[in-house]
Amino acid sequence: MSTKASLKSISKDLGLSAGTISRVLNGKAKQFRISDSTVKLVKDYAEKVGYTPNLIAKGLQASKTHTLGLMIPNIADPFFSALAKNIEKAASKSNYSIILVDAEESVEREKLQVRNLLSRNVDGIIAAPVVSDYRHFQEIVNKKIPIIFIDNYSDELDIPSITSDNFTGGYLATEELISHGHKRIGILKGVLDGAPLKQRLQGYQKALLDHGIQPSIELEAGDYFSIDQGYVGTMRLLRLPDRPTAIFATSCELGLGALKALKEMGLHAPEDISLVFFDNQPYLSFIDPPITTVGQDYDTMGKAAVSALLKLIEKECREVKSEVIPTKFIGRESVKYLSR
Amino acid sequence: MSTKASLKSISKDLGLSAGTISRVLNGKAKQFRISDSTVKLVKDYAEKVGYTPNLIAKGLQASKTHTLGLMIPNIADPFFSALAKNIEKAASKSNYSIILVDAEESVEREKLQVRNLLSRNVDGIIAAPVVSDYRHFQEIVNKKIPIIFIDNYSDELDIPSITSDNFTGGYLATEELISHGHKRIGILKGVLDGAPLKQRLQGYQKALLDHGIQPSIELEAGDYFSIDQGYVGTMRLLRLPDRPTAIFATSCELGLGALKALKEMGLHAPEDISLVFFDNQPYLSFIDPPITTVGQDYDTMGKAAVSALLKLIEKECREVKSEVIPTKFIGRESVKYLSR
DNA sequence: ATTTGTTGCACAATGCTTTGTTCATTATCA
DNA sequence: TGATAATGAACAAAGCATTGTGCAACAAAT
Repeated sequence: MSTKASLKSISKDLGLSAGTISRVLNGKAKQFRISDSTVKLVKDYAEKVGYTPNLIAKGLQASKTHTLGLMIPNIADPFFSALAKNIEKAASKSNYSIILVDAEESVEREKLQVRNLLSRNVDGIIAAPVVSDYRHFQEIVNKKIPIIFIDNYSDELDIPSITSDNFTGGYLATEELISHGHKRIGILKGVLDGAPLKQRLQGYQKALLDHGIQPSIELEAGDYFSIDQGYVGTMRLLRLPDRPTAIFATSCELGLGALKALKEMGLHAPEDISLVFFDNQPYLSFIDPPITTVGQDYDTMGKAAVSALLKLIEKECREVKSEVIPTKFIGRESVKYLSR
Repeated sequence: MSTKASLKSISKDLGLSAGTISRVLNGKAKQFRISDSTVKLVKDYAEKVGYTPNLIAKGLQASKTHTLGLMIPNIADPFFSALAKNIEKAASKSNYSIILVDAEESVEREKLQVRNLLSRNVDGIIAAPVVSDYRHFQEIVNKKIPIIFIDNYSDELDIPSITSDNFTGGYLATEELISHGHKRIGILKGVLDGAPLKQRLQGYQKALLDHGIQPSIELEAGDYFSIDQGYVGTMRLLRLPDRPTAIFATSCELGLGALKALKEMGLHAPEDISLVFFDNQPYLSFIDPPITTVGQDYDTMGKAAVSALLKLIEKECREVKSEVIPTKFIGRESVKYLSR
């Protein structure tokens, strides 16, 4: 047991060929007419020496590694770690392992990591792309490696995606504010060239228009999903001559930045200004005030991504449809009725 | 480019042997006196067909996969995802990839995942063990696979560990409360058989004793790092005849549960009760009140774990010392001076 | 002109598993 | 008894990269 048991070592110890051991251990004994006594001998011995197949060799042989690449822009972000959790869980259920790579929000690193995953012969890839440049994913498509986008998608590339219903989420968030009498509603924007923000923004604009409110560019602030941008953006909005009465933060980080700005200005939600966030991170109901938000369904997203990817890998389908996972409005206490 | 380029395919296309291609691409051309013209030919062609070495085959050959197993009890937990981030970053810097497995806080799953990692021939493992049963890690030690524990450790096993200075953290948190005049200080406990909680608890007890306060078992509540236990535990503490004036929550989840309980009881920190948390998650300064806590140094922990593991893997050292990473007191506004 | 030396690369083995094919032995039947 | 069938397993190749050894061809030296 000091050194790892292999088919070869077992075959030597038992005076049988490696092929025979392999067949026994893979339940193909009957099919190849291997005697019951041999089967028992092999199984017992394998158990005794704690044999575990060398998946590397198996992967080489089968050119199938039972490994999925998971590319995440920032695994420390609670949204992505929740996603990763559910992806790992679903993959593991089908006996796939996850190679996790973090792009650190950099397209350059993402390119490197794509190559890395390819070198490691992953059977497929789930990627939440750092936006703005998708060309390196084309290489994956060319090499016919199954790939699924999650959270984001690209119009240029023909890659199936699993995304939240960001449009409806943005719409619902804004409508909540409108229904409470708000008309001047600021929005804190995140990564500008990504689909999630674009759609949340479109939902916001559509909700305004549907209620006869003209969207105004001066009410749009921020350009990145960060606390800092939330802070800076909110500061700008608060200094507007005709200050908004409500703010829709398109991510929790932006929202935290907004809270910081409010505090510094001696303002408090929802009395002085109403807030709606996007994404339902666990602490939101413990903040003061508990934050009204739009929840994303990490579990369904993770499962859908793995399921779609495995369909492609295991050739059940040659193509797979993109899915849009519903978002859910979660009312709490950060929005007040505006008295006119 | 439709099918993946291999040394073999290149060798066939170029009429050279695979060995030659390998040597050229690994910079050993000089050493093996391969002509400059051949070198150029090979390099250009490899570039053209987008050759990436098959790390699976390489791994099989070298019995070294340049892969690290990372075992985490719950990757959706912000503490662990922050750790994972820094571990991936450090590993990636040394050209190692991470296979992420989530034990889902279950020893049974952890056992399964250990076997999984072994089958995948990882070069080493970083594990934050789900406690209470460490026997499956013995198997790793027996097989001479390098392994480092992180966050937690075991007395029984001779496995080097990277842990936070939980004792000092617990001490500092408690001392902060004592120095503000608190004498009846409740503590919300987490996973009982894990080192992190034990040491935070010991720090708490030592701080009390050092200041002439007798620890009391009735002030200890909770038995798991969860919001629920924080809530239940706080409720119990609040109903005590002689209610504590302060609570030390040994994790952020426990702290969130405490906040929920306070709110339900119509109490507010720090006026009615003072709070200190453990671990510095980003939102803590945005909660009302901003929470005084003890920060763990994820970055240093991650780097230290990878660095120690790589030393073992690359045989720079046969043994490696455990490290205790300092924790840092972070004062905010959740503790008030107790008027007597 | 023959030996020695150098140059430039090919060959083959290794690591481990899987799988198609083959072969030797024993059993069965006519 | 001799031919055929069934049995039980060995053998070898494939999948890909690495590496120690070997070999052919040509040049230089004596």
